[in-house]
Amino acid sequence: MDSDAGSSCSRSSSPDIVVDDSAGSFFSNKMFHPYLQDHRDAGKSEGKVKGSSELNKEENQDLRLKVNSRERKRMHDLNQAMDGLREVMPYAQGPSVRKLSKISTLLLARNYILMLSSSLEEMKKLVGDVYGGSAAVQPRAPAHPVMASTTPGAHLSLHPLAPSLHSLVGSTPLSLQHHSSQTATAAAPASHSPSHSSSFLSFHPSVQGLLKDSLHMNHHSFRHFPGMPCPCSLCQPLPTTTSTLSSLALNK
DNA sequence: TAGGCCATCTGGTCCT
DNA sequence: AGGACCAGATGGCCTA
Repeated sequence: MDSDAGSSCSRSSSPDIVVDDSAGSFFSNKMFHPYLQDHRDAGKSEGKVKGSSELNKEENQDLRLKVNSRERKRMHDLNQAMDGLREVMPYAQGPSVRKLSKISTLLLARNYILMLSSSLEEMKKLVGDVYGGSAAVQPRAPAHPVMASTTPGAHLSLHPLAPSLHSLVGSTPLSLQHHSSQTATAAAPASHSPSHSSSFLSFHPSVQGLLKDSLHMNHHSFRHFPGMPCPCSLCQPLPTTTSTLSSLALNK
């Protein structure tokens, strides 16, 4: 029912409401106690006068309940979509990990999309360079470090945006984690222009502050420290083929 | 205990 | 008219 109910979130802030238009199920919830109290009080103040106004009141109450129910359903659908988005985002998901807030999910998704788009563009360029030049055709490499992480054992170089995105995310999917022998700072900057990453992370200052607060609150997640190796998937290096292609492209 | 996050209620607005 | 969408208000839960 609640979007939290089926998740691994340790917290369930939503009261267990049965979404049902029948009055009984609604009134069983504590959220309606004030509402009911108000209506009871209103009834008292009116005394025993009953008539069309009373009927209108009941009609309005039914209408209000219906509207509330619809609104609740709408918000539940919205939360389901939000959960769906969280599922595909590169952050730690597990029983011991607090789930991303809504605002964090949206901001992270935006940056994730931008990063993937950039990776795609870069791959297109590289592939174009390879097929246009004399370089030997290498096996296709995953376009993104997250995908690269699914090919353990590959010799990898770090995606330049990984640290930046990681700093926003604060964590990554457990299912994607594996260790890299390289440091986070070792391979990052070489093959990419700085303007690249800065454009991705060019949040409005207020949003940056928001990200600091909301995305770095996860104490169970990986954190980036200068010069320290990071096991997260976003820091997973790109395959050799990609870095090789990248260096080839830059040397032209 | 304060602050963050969330679910829900509610009234307003817009659209069909 | 009815439904969808939105934003403000309110109160609960959780964490630092």
